[in-house]
Amino acid sequence: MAKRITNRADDYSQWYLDVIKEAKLADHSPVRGCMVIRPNGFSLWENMRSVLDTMFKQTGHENAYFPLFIPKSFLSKEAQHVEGFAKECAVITHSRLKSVDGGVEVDPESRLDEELIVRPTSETIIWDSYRGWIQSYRDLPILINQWANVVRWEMRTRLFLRTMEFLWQEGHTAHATEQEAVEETLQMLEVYRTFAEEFMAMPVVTGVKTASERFAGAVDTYCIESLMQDGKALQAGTSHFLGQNFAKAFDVKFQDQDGEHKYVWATSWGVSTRLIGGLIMTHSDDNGLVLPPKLAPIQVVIVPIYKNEEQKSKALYYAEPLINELKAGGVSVKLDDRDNFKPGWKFAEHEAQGTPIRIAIGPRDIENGNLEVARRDKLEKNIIPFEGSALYITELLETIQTNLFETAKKRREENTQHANSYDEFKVMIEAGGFVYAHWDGTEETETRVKEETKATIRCIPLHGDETPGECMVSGKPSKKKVLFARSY
RNA sequence: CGGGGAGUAGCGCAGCCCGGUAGCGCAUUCGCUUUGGGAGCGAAGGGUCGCAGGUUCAAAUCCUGUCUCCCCGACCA
Repeated sequence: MAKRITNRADDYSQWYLDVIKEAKLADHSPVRGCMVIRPNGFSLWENMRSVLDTMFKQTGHENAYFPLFIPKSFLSKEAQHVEGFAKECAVITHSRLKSVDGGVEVDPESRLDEELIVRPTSETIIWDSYRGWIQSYRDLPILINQWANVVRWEMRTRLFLRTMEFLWQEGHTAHATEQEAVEETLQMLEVYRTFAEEFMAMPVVTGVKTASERFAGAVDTYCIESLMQDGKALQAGTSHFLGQNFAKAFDVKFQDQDGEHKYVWATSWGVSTRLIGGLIMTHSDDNGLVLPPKLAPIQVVIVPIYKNEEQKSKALYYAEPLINELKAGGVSVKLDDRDNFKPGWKFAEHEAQGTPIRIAIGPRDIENGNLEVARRDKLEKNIIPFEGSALYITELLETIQTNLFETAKKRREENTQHANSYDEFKVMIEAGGFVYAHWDGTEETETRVKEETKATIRCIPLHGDETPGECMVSGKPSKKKVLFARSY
């Protein structure tokens, strides 16, 4: 068999790129750091989007859309925010081109009076709108989400994990009280955790970011952190409690029941196409992509095996009731009846693309009243009776979903360690994986660890070991262990 | 943005050092045989050699610039 995908053990970065290429998820674009998301990748994103959108609606949110362009002056209103994003903004300075012997150039006369920023995130332009929408406590809360693209001028990019333009959703909510805003922040963190674990089958640790890792303009940044197969951590989603920072910057006040004018409390939260990178690096293997059934664009592929037209018709006829029954049960089925590829080719291709279940139907199966069922996660094949196979398939999809989560969780547990000294910590970090250790809470210690080991504090876990101790570096008191790792 | 590597047919590569009609494998098209893990034989089509300049009688090859990708670093909600 021609090996098109580099083994993970040989070159993990190359493996990641090979999987994306072979699964036809995305291409590099002519523009540095941008990607073309191909149908296979986009339908995966559509499925993720659809599930998340439903979860957002169920928690009371509405979708809206705000402009791609943000006046430069808006970005400078919140001091921390501008500091965080200033270095990675695309700036629009002109509005026209003009023809110059065969080509075009920027028309210098079209220079904009005020430059526009291509949104790196939308807090500023949204809060400018919210000022006009909010007068009284009766106008609150505002619970809005938008699906959009954003641009961040990154130095170094990787498909899905860090691209200059990416797709995401950003929720922006406004509340009358601090408590309500904090509850919203945590609620959405929980939505992300649920989505990651139950749909992506990707176990995550929920926690709070340290000050240095916090979103620019947030009071607290909560996150879900997951562990990839190469032992590096991936921040998979963030939910921010913004306090009154943006309300103050954009002068958004409301009159409360007591007649007082007060600043509004805010949150924002988002996940992006980066999740696809996380999905790839959580489950996929040396044969290609592995997708959790709940998000797979195609859950079951049926490959007929035949030597002639007669056998082909028989196979298709044999498959038809099963296809109908599966479709009726909400299963996404594809019949791969292409004549220009042999079964072996199709098997390899569907494996590379991560289809959870493959069914083969050949003359032998038809004769014996059977099916060959292969599961992508374990690369196992089984012959099962045709009778009752739809139920078997449906249950197998659930089994695969569960197995992927359990396997990923087990891997994470096997690669999670607790360090009791800095020396021990260094060895553990070098080996990869999550390392829990005591930290004195100072930025000095955090920076020193980062400089010496390249590990960062991924988060201060919300549901971890609460035992106090002594900082592994300084020996000063530590309230509880925090989570360290090298990260993407 | 610094260091290293790469860009030649849809994909993977050779050719470059030492300038002289652009090649190989896979894929594609046609024909026949095949089809239960990436089929075989025969024939055919397909490339402004990333792009832009320069040197030269002549540039894929030498020189300069530039774009993109990969790795390491710096940077990064």
